[in-house]
Amino acid sequence: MPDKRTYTISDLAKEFGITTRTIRFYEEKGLVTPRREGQKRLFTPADRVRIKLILRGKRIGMTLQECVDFIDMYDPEHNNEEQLHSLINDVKQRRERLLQQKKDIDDMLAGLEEVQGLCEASLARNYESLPNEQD
Amino acid sequence: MPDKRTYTISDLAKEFGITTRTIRFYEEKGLVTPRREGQKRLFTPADRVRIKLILRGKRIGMTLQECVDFIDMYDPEHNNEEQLHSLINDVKQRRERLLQQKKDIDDMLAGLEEVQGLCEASLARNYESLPNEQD
DNA sequence: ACTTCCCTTTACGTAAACGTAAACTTATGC
DNA sequence: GCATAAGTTTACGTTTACGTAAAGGGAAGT
Repeated sequence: MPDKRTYTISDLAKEFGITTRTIRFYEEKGLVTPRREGQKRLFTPADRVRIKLILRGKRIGMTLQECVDFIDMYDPEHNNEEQLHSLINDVKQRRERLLQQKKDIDDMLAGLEEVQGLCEASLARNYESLPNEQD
Repeated sequence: MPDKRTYTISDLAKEFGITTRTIRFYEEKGLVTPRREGQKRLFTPADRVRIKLILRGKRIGMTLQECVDFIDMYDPEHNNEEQLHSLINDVKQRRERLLQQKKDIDDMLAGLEEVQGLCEASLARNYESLPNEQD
């Protein structure tokens, strides 16, 4: 039997550290499609995963639309050959961007190492030139 | 002698594929500080580097303010011990975020591999089931 | 002198991604 | 029975990061 577990809006808000407003906004945009029990939204595990993926995308600077596009790559809306080639092309482009971003991050990490080294050296010099109990 | 080369606004705009409006906006925000020759802006190599760093930051989703904060880590406005410790702390937090982003990217890259594999398999199946000249 | 660029400032417009407030319903605890 | 908590809709507000005219200055080519 399929996973029938459901989540309320505040369940998900708490879990992901976002506001209910944010989740409603995502629904407005069609990013999630909870069903209703009366008025109240009932989210499925699939919705939960989509939110997770959206937040992951956002962490590396993707817009919501880009997040959706990315997620949609997984869904098999690609029946014919035309669409498959188009999808493969999208995948390639996306990968290029991700690799560039990874390079950017590595560069920045290297920069941070350097800064930290300078800081520690500077601190060490301070201690050196200051009197301490051993003097 | 120091590098006296200068750049016009459109030099930099062209080089980085951004508009002059963007560069003026960055000046407005204090991200670059070109001197003037009459009315015209003259950018130094240092300005050029700052723009480069800003664009790098933006590629991984940093806000302009975060870009500035990041760049400022390199500048020695940190004289006393207090500031040095604070800076080291900032460096640590920033590194954590970068590592998380790197992980996100790796996950997404893995996802793309998967999608591409499925696409190619699907295409192969299509060719298999279609008649060709060899038949 | 006239056009053509490239540069300038001022200023209103815009898309994205929510925040925030108001006004209301529904279930739960005491 | 009434408050409290969690849910709802509607709608205007906000920040960021520029876009997009409007209106003009200054040098260079013909």
